[in-house]
Amino acid sequence: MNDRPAYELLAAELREAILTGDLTGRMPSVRTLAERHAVGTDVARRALELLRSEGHVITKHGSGTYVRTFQRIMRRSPGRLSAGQWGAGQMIQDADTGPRARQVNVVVDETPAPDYVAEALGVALGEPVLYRSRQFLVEDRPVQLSTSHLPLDIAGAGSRLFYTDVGPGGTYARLAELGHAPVRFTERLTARAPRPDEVERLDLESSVGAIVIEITRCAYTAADRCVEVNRMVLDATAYELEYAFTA
Amino acid sequence: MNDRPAYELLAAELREAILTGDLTGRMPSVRTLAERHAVGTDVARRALELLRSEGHVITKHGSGTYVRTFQRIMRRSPGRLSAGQWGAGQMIQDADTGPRARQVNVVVDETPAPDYVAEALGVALGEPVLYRSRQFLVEDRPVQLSTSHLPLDIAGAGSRLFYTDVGPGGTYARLAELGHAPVRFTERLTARAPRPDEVERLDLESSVGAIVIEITRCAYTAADRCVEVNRMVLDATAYELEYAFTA
DNA sequence: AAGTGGTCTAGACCACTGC
DNA sequence: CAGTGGTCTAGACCACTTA
Repeated sequence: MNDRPAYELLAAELREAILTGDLTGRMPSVRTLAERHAVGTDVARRALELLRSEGHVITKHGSGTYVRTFQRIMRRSPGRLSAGQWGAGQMIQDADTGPRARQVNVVVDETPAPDYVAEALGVALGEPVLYRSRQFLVEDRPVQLSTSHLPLDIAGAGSRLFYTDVGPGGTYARLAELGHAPVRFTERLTARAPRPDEVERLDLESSVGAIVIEITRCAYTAADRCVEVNRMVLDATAYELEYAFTA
Repeated sequence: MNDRPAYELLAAELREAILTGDLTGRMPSVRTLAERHAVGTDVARRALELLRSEGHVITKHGSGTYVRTFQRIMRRSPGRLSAGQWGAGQMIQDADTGPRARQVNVVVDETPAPDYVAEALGVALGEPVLYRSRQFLVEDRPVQLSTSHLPLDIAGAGSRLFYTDVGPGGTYARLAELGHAPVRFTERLTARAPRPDEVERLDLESSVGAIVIEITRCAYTAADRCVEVNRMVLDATAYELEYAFTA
């Protein structure tokens, strides 16, 4: 009753070898696997592709496919967003990723609000809002894209929130100083295939078989106003998310 | 500079047509698309596969590929697990999915604790524990697998928790009656490609391009004991998850 | 029976890496 | 320059649905 496709069987065999530790470092090449298992090269490639979307291997174009030394980033909520974190002047991202992390390609600008931002912030579609975009690297690998929007009546042109470096404690510490401290958050998330621009910016080697987690977070003040909406796109193989809450 | 692969370009074109509403109902067949866009059938198929993993279309083997009308299920936390929910005798799943949902293939048994269960419940690896497994259908489509483990000293053989139908309010209402009401929860989640058995049980039509969200939830009592660990596997295209919390 | 999506081949070509 | 992964073809065959 082995009617499962050949690439799945091959993937299962390789997965087993990886999990038992028999396979480490560089995997056999696509062509080697194809010959050894008497299948076409595409079948061998699909088997590796499957293992990649499971997070077991990573591929480097032109170099090879490597067993992943599996250390997912644990992203904890609400711990990472507790007032103690940003109140103490920590970068919020520190709680996610530790000191291995870096922020790059920070872009700050004014843009017309896209639909989901307009809805969340309660402004008109296309009304100008503050736009902050950045990438997070861990061990020089891009693992997260973050695009944040804030209303201009709070984060005006003179504000520190317009600086590339927003200062100690991050965005939320600045919002608190301006009298708009966030007190509660909602995060909505989906998992999906990446779009082409995300493939490039997350260095994902093709969209087929890749998976991202999209998180849209809204930060609300005590007056129940949404003062920031942040959309994050995470390389799903790099993360594990934890949420803690009470009944 | 259109050096992006052909299947991505084709997918982009189709995606656009879907989002503007120009394409509804059944998509052109793989062979039609291949001929019309002067590409091989496999390229056309991969384009559709990409749209599928983005959640834009669903494929029915032998029938066709269809633009998805499926409203994503909003899974809210902690709202869905508040004491008000199960205390009032609601099924917990109701908060997720509404009355469209059904539970099928309920299996209750005693099994040796697997590694993650043993760790969470604080029992020895392989020690017998209560095992409850089920599938959730929404509009006759399987969207979630759920496998729950409980310690036998709480959920013993005589307990209502051993029944297939656990009664009004579900597992947590029974635990409360036994003096082990859960007061807090943690959920850990990852997104990944499905394993072969999950492909079959979630009716996913092949593992390539499919995405599942795996959630492992632990329920803790006031005495800080973990009394249930529940591992859920969700069809990622069917769900949107929301978590709300305070700073 | 005709049409559909899924698998698979045997090879070609390209882009990239690393010696 | 040899080896690698990624794309692509032109078709074959299979499993499945629909009528």
